Amino acid sequence: MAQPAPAAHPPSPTSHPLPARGRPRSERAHQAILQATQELLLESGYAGLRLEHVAARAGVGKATIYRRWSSREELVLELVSGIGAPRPTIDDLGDTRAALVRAVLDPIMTITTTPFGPTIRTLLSEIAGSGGPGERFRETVVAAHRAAIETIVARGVERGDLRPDVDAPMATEMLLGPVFYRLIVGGALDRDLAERVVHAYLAGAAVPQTDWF
Amino acid sequence: MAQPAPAAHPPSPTSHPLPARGRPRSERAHQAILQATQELLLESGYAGLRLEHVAARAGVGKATIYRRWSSREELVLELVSGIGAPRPTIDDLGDTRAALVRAVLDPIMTITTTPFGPTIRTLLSEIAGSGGPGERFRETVVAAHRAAIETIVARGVERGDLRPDVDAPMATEMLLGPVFYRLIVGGALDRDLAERVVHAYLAGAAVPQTDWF
DNA sequence: GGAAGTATACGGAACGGACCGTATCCATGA
DNA sequence: TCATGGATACGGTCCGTTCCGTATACTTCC
Repeated sequence: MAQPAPAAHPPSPTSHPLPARGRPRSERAHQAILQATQELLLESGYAGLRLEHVAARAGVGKATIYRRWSSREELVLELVSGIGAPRPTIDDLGDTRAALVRAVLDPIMTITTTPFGPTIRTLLSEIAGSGGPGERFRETVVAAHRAAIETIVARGVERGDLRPDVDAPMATEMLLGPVFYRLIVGGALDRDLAERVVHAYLAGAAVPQTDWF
Repeated sequence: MAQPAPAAHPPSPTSHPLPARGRPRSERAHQAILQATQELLLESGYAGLRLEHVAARAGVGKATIYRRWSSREELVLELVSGIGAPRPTIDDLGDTRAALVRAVLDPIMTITTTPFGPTIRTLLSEIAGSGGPGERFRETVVAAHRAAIETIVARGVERGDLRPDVDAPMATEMLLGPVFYRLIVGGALDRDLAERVVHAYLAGAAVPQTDWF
């Protein structure tokens, strides 16, 4: 992340000609707020997160938080988007199946091994909502995963591993859908899930010869 | 001191041997509360739902609400579970594909055509949480859909439409996962989605001959 | 059978507590 | 000089509880 860009209120993030009047903002306070938010999210979840606790643990005044983020929701979503997003991971292995497993496993690992997982569960409502903050999450985290999968599928078709008539836009839904399903409904999120999802996606459930016109 | 409530839930309407001392609870008030909750959920969403508004619209005191439900969350989840759940819909059509499309379409229709679609989105965090209320939702709504799908898959195998080695327990994840995915991430929830999901699930993405060992 | 008694629920109102987001204070430092 | 720092107080909102006087059932007793 490393967002030196001052948030919300000040003019443009990358606006240069600021004379920088007055005392400059403390980067230490900024990081301390994010760190405290992350810790408290893990301990209490989003619904239980109290900005006064964040301020206390960060050794900061509440006003300092509101100078940088306009609301509790803004703060938390920026944190989560930053954690869950990137993972370029588009190294092609020459093996379509292995690449797909990795693409499914990536969000699974993010969910199960980073603070992102326990946190995102408490943020699902905000993410699913049509509000601006959820929009940003979709644009960063989700778009990255969709792009990765569509790249793999396109290469798989070129390579002759996948059917030329495969419904490419549906690949993300078919492969990541089960992950979201278990995120909500419960169930193991592990490598076994990733492998079974990819296998089911590739092999299909119908008896081979009969059903395709 | 800490135990004022006799029971969070009233004696069930068909409860037998209670002597029923005192004034019985008003069924009219009960229904009015549920009705008002439903209306206000649609207008304001879960986060914006105010119990005092519910009470006012229902023509009821707040205490009357808390006599029946222990919290706002309890009230709303009971409402949502009740509506989203049943739909027996296990009429076998003799057509595995059509049955699967119907099984996928059922939750889609519930989401898009009943008041609870917009509401479920605002309740995702509570449902995903490990708390009791979410548990009840999973036991009712989700379990019903899983049972329906597993029945269809089993019959499909018997009938010879589906591969005998199909990963049956994964069928629900593969088929309903995309619905949950779009519920969170966005995207159309319609018949076209159901048909494409089922088609992808049946046909598989891999080139037919090669990949099955 | 009818009157009195008992137990609970009713609608209404107020309250305590928690929390968000804002405002104000003085000190700090580029 | 002046915006930021940490600290604290405040207004406002809303949950969940508690109390009030009233309403409605069953039970007891005449």
